[in-house]
Amino acid sequence: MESNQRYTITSALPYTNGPIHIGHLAGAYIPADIFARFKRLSGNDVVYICGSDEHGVAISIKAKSENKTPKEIIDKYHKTIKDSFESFGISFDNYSRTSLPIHHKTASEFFIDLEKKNALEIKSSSQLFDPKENQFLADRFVEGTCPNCGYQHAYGDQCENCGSSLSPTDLINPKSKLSGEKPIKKETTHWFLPLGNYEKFLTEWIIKGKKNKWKANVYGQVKSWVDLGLESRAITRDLDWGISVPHKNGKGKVLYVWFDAPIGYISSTKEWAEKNGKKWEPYWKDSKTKLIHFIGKDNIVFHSIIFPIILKAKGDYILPENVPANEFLNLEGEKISTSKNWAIWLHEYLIDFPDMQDSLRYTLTVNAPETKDNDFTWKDFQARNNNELVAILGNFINRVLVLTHKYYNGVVPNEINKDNEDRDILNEVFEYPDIISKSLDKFKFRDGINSLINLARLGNKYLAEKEPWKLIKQNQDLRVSEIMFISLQICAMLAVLSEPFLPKSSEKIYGIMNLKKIKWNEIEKNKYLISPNEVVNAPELIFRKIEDDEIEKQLKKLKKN
RNA sequence: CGCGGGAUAGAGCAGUAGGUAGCUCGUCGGGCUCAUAACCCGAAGGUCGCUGGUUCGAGUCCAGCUCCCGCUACCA
Repeated sequence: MESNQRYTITSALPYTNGPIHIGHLAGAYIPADIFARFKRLSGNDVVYICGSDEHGVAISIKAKSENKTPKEIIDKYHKTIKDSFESFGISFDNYSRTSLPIHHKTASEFFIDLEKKNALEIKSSSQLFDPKENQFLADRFVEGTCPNCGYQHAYGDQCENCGSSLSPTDLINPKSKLSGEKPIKKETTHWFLPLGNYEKFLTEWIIKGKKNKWKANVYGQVKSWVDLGLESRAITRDLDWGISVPHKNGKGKVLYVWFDAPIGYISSTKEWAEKNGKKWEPYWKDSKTKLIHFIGKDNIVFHSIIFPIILKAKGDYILPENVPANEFLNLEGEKISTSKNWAIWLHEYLIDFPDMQDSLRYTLTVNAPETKDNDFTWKDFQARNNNELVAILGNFINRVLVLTHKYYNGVVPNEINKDNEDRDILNEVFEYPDIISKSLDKFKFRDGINSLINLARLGNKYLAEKEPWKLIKQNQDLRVSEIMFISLQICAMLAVLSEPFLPKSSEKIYGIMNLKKIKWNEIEKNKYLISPNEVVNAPELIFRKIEDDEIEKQLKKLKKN
């Protein structure tokens, strides 16, 4: 098993104009957390970084509509989001905010440096401007009549009625969605990142270098962008909320949120390093470090094309080793939608299912949208919890501990009388760290967690076949102690291997078994995880069943919207 | 419109180099009773989105088409 490798792991920065829901968790946070925990447990040097993305036009608009300042909005949601992550055991080494001075400084340095290196273009263009709101309008904030089909509510970039692509200036009777005023055209100047200059670089690095290494959805998307030719992309905006453009002509302009957000990974690493007396540079500049971005599919272009180009242009930064983007999670057959309130919000889940974070983690992992969009249903959640976590994993541990207490008062018995089948079982059990590692190294989290449950299945089957409860009546005490000894090894292995997936439950099993923490790379064949004469605590249920009425309640709550 | 991803048993997914379709849950039948009526064994259930083509043989390759999702508001 690999160890002593340095990893910089990131999850997409959540945007602080609302709380987060299960789609976020399934897409970018749970997989990254499993990966980070797994790599730490395997003896690697890991920094897992994230933070709130707190700039951009959507936040300033939300603030206006609620009559608040942007600062009030981001403070509110930053706290909600951070608390949810903590409660779900997302093990960030640092959770930062892009509104912090350290980030403003880092992002500004990037801009200044790129500007100094002549890596940016400056272009003027005329754009639609809302005179009443005193603001330039993004395409989507202009509405008008479609010149092709006459539909009256076409957006500035596309008519949803006939599907034709538009430019805001094509619209007949354009109106600002902010004020309803007729926008005027106004000249403005912006800095652009000339993506086209990097086509060769992307071809070598991704098209040739990452074939069959990156997921099909990511690779295909990058390839199509490169094949079509890349256009320069504006990295500044005329806005008042964000990082001021550090340039003498930058008055009234801020860095475009997608320029500054990914740099947030770097600022967050710096903040972490400062707090912990470490150096941040090795995590971003040492060519041996592996940088992994966990994101949802909507972010592919930014993380596999635009941000790498920013890093490349800056120079001496490493590029992502992989960008394992997930597809989307639907809810009860329909798209998750913030505006329609069709979502399961984490902070609400925690109220309805306190201390059951792992049940949700489990469902979202075993049903993760790894290759295509998947559906989350409450019934499935209940079934997974009751039939897999409770009945297979929890139950196995419970039956072993109950028997250990019944027969031996909780003292781990001696292994004396192994037969061939026992040896086979033990060998099989000790292959699991490797089996699961291989899945996780390929970002196959579903496979990984299925293997974990399979280990518990193996244990249940072993007990069912050996029937120690019969043997004890036949006074075959030596056999019984051997069987129990092996069953306890399986329980201990489950404690160790469940940590990345089900951290809270893993801790519970560790606690009940009185086990010391065991690293994956320290597991060796023929070295038992728990030894004779150690004492385990009284059994305690690790998972609880979810009753039908709890599910009905959730369904009602959803349908109410 | 264009580009990318997806479409495999009731549900969720595997199918890596083309050779008689697999896994988990659910359903049905049996066994066990240590265990949260849990566990173990067995069975039923699929014309692999549609239409053509290549091949002795295609879920797997090629062409065309349909539907869902993303790129494009909220948003992973």
